[in-house]
Amino acid sequence: MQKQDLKIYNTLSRELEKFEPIHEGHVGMYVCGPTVYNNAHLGNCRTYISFDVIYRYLLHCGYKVRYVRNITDAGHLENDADEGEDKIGKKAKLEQLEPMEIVQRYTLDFHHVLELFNTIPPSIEPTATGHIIEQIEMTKTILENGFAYEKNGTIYFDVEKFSKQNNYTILSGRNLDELLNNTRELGGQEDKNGRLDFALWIKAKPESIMRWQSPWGDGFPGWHIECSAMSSKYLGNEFDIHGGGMDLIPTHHTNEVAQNIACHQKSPARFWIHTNMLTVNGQKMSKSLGNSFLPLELFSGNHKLLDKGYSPMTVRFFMLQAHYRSTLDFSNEALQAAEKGFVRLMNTMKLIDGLKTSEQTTSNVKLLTSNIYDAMNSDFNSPIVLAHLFEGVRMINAVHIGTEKISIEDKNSLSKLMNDFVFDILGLKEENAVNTDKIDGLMQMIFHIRNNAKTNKDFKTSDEIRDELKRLGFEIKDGKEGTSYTITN
RNA sequence: GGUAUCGUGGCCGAGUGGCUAGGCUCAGCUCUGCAAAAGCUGCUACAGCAGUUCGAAUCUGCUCGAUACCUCCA
Repeated sequence: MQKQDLKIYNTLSRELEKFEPIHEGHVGMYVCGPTVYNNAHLGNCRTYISFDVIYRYLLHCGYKVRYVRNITDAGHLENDADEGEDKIGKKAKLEQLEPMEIVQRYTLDFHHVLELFNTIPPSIEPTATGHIIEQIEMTKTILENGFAYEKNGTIYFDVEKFSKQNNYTILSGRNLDELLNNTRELGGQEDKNGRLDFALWIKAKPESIMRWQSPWGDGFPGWHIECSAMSSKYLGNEFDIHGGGMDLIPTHHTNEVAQNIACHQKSPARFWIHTNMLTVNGQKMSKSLGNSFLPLELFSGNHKLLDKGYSPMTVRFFMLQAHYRSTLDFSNEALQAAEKGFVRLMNTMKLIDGLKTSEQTTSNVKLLTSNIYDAMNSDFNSPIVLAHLFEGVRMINAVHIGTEKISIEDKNSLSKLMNDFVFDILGLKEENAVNTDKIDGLMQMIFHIRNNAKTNKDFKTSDEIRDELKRLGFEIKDGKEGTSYTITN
């Protein structure tokens, strides 16, 4: 395995760093999950797909990985003034539902969508409401350590005090003074001592239904404390990887680091990995801009910006064609290109087992293998991995039509390489895999009839069969070795 | 306004100081009854200006443009 060569871009250092786990053979990874007050949109999915590939690769490298991804089901406010309404509570009121009904609905949706994208579920998926005690305990410790203060039943983190002894902006690289002196008007922060202070615990308004008892009265936890509490509970005070979307860096992750240091005197994670945004016409996909896509709209094509639907694996492939730290622009054209590329890759994968082997080999499988591992070890560079996988595609097709040769050893290693990367690591899968022995037998029978027609030069009949099958979703190819078919959408 | 990041061929997207990434599209060819698939060939780009260098898309500076964050967002 190549794990000793893995390099990861660390937001902390802004450089590629050699990855070595704290505990030999084990990796602890925490990824910020969704706030379940709405359907996950495609931009959200990109992040989880990126981390899915990272998770899969770490597993492939032989690490025992504990992958923790939370569900935020309380505490995430409408704005960061710590006076806003809890997102879930608000949605619950709007829809006249219990908060936990909202949580349940969108948690199920989230799981469903990620399953369609063929992501592997995390090892632990803790919820904020399931860890109220831990969050209260952590808040207490931060208070005891002198980095927080109480105002009318709300506990605020004292950023100014913290930053005297620590680098508060270590993740964002921002200039603290500039942040403090930022004159932008922000409402609703009368209770805070400093404009950067944020709430660890928030006093519940009388009408609020999201409330728990605490030493400071009824309230609910702040958004940032949950991740600190849950990551340290399940991964320890210091673990290997912490990830999330780039937009979490300046606030959520910055505050998380501060909380952990204020509580445990330790920065939580060695490596911070951040994924970039999905854009539409160059703009970040977000609900507020009204340019977001729901996965199901994309699959069905039921969206005003789409010509047609695209399958989950097409979308996954499309996303893997960009590096996780680059923005990726979303368009019909790009998706169509991805669809064709994906189908080509899948069709070629089916040829591997049947390749004829020879004494000699003209295929440099060793070079291909090291190229692919090098790309993956270089900060999980999936676009380069794909580029090399297509070199494998070319190789397989060339052997298939006989212009190149392959030895049995090379065939076996090529097969393992392609299967490992395409299916296990990139997490792609064959989508129309409904062809069973029965369908296969049926198709062979039809081919037999059609070949008879062809032999009799009755091309009208043979073309009719081909056209009709195509309409039904079976694409026919007349090769030298006989007729084959693929199932299309 | 402040702070960052980025600007690559028809489209999407990698990238190292010097040796045309890759996918899709397009044109031609091979194969085929015709298709499809596959293979081969062609299309050699790097915002602009200046500098460093034997040599820069890759380093430096400036200009222009875009985006992100500073306010909920993966």
